[in-house]
Amino acid sequence: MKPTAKQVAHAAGVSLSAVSRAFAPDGSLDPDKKKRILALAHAMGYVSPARRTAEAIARNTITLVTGDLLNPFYPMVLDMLARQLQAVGRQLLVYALPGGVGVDAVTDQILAARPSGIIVTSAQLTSRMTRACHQHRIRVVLMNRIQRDIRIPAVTCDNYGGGRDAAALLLSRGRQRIGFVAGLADTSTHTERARGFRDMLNEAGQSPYLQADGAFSYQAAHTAVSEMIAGQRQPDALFCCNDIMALGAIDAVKARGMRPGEDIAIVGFDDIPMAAWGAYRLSTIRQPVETMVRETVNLLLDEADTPPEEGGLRIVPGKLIIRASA
Amino acid sequence: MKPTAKQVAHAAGVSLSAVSRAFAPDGSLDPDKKKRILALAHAMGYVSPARRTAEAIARNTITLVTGDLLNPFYPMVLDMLARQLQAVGRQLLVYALPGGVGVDAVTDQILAARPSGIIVTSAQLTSRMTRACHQHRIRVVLMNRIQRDIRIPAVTCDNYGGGRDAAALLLSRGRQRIGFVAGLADTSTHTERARGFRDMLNEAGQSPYLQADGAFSYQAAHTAVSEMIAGQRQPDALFCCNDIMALGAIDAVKARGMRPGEDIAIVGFDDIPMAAWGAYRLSTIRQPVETMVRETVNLLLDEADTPPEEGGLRIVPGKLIIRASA
DNA sequence: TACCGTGGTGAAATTCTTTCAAGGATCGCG
DNA sequence: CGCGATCCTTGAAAGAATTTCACCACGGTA
Repeated sequence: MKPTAKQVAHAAGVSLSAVSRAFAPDGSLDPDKKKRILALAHAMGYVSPARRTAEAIARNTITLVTGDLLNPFYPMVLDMLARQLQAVGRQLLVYALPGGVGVDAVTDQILAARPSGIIVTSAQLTSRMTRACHQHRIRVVLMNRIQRDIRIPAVTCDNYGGGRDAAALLLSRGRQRIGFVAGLADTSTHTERARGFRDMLNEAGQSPYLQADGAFSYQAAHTAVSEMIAGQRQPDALFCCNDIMALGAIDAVKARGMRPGEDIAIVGFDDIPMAAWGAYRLSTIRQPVETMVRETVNLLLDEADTPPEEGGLRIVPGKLIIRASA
Repeated sequence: MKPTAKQVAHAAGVSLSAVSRAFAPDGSLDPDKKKRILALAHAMGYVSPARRTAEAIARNTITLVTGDLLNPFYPMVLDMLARQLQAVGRQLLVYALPGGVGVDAVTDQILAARPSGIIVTSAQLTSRMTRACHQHRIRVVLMNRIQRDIRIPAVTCDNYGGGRDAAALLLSRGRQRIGFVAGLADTSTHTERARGFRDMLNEAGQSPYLQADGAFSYQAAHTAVSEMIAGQRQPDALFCCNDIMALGAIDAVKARGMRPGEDIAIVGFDDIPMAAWGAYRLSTIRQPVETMVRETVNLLLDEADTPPEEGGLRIVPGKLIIRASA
């Protein structure tokens, strides 16, 4: 049976009032005693009624942990997510992490809100957070990310396949010196796309001609590609790990007086709105954002407790969009 | 003195249990009676304890109502806001409204969460919502928006001054046939910028040469400007009501084989990241996002209850950024 | 030493929720 | 039409948690 405050009080050898005060935010109580009571209550599985209602309220909020809202791909996701959750009456809490910050920095803040689910599109999950979420029965879904070291459901585009498609497109255009503009090495979006790209190239008897480090940002990619094409070895094509980097690459190529799509073919990944803009006309792999968000929401809200090993990983295919840049 | 459930029960002529059940989410109670009790309780100023704790929990969340996350200006705001709120331990709830939808559609959902404050960057506020918020002591701040019909604190860039600056820049470049690319007529960002632009032109003895309807979107602006410059009357400059429209205009101009900044000078408004990109080099009025967000947060969190008439309106100046397009 | 003021504490009062059992309505079935 | 069976509603009463109150111990101060 559900333990009551009285039982906790008895077990701790204090009065009922003391237990009540231990859970009140401004209860006047000896700190040591308070800590002891809280620990005991936790061990006995007692939850204060205030906490219970709090959890009931929070039950319909979903927390999104994202970084890098300046990459237009994430606003697309956020927009879609907000609409879909709104439609089913859920609330959306947003955490934007400054670049390079791990989730751990805000783990406590996030958990304090007791959301019913968490979507992580950026930052590395730590096993500490995973454990805490499991303990509180908070579902976590990785989106646009995979983490091999932790068993968590994840929804992602077929990054490996997309990498292959991109390489295949460039090969089909007869390109011989295909370079690669890298994102951040510790992300699955980077590693998978890179792997697919590399594999396809290898199968065609080629290998990446050059590599530049674009750090998933326009500026870094612009700089890196500028330096690359100012060097001795000239690539005749570039696969950029995402679209903003591809746009930076295109501008760098143009700035040097070369023509994207002719002198240097360029392929991106994501299909952000700007990829279709007249100045770029970027060929890219479109991520099916709506489908991905829907899958994520399903995983999160599914009433049935899907066993983690089964509902593990959903990979949705991307789609090659051919415009002028390759 | 604070009314108790017993008093409400007595006043309503029902038992204490009935009152308790009226507030429970799944209380079995005659709907009519429930409504009567709730109305009476409200009139007497009674709040159920569950509701009280709920309010205490929600006290540290701020709701952002935004539209159009596909205009990169809003992700900038969102990003900044998320960081600033995170830093002070507040939560950020996000509502993204589909274009054209009024707040009323989600008013109930928003109010149900009982945030301590609401920031509205899009959509028209209705007096109904304003009244409801006032009643629940939820602060509302308009950001990047002004509404003359409702007395609410607002933070906005000096849109009028920015419009003047844009016009002044184009005039100083010796332009004679200055066109205007409009946003949406029912927004203060549009009307204020347009007014400033017009006033400045008039003072120089000119008036807008042509007008196109860009609806604050890249696509619409691209189409509208394409049509405009395909017509008989050729503008030699364009002031676009925001940056994405300006980028659409630039691409339209280029597509017709003309050179932005030379054949047609173009000025935007916002200074979104893409404005600095190599393909555009857009001259624009920069909105000081960080300052605006800080002001907004201050208004929202300020402990002292600033009288609404005094703390009314904060207008922060924009800054003219000159690049290649004008 | 006497005299506050402060903060911790349990008993008891208060307040709210939940259970329980008693009607009363509705519905299916003979 | 009659007869249960079932479900919903409801107040009384029991139970749970919070808050008040009085008390006590412990400084600091005159």
